[in-house]
Amino acid sequence: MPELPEVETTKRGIAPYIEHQRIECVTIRENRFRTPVPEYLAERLVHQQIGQISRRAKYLLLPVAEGHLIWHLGMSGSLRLETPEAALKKHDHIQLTMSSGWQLRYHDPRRFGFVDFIEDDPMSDSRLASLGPEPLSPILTGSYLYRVSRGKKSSVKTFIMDNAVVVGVGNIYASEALFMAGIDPRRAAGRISMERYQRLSAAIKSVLSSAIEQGGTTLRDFVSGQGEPGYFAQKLNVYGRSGAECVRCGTTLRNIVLGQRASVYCPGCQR
DNA sequence: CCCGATTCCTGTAGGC
DNA sequence: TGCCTACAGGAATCGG
Repeated sequence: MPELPEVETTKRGIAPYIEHQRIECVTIRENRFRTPVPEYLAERLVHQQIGQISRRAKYLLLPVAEGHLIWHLGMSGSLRLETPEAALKKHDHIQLTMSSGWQLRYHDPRRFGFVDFIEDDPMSDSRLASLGPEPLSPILTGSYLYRVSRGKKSSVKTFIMDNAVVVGVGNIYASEALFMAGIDPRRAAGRISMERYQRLSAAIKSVLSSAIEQGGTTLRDFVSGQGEPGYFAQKLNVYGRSGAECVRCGTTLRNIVLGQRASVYCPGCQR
């Protein structure tokens, strides 16, 4: 499921093929997503040139002359490049045919994602304006997490998955970062020391950078722009390993529910 | 304000 | 083998 590393992998994969290319044709086969595809989307895009693609949190931003496409992959979405001859897959809902001949196809079985068109400054858009800092930016530090967590009673895992605190940390990487930092995910966010938050911020950066290097994590259906899976799944220490032995201390990993999310951790070395 | 619960959706896995 | 149910989850929204 696309978290930040998967969205970054997608961005890097598709950018060389669609930046500075003109959109020749827009095909929308399905418009029911988290929000409906705007009816005017195709007419706003056709014959427009795409500028430099960027990413904010898990949103992809594709600039065109009169605004930005904003794309969110939800939890089962992927964007991949195909030649026009390549067979359509079930759930290939939207497709942009580029002047280069490549087709950008949006595949999203669960339809939790969406695409929208923003005319104004995208950073002023309500969906982007309230977001916290990027995890790989210098703004995310141990002292930042320590400061904004004071008084918070929710669990530290829920806290780092809150997009107002820091963006792009979903269930997989939150679980992995807490394991790496040796912190029990159930701990109240407001009662964790500065020292531990320094370890946690370093762990978040480490696990996300490493996952980006591996091309993301493929559990079921994530594929890069080139249609290839990511390889970080092989490096997961706790996510999806409930009942197995901890790679560090051998204790049996436990699964609990925090914030309605499965949370696997090691009772032996996460305290 | 804060925090937890609910909601959207479909493919997959597990139980019987 | 086939049917049924539970589960996966990002983020908006609601309610206490």
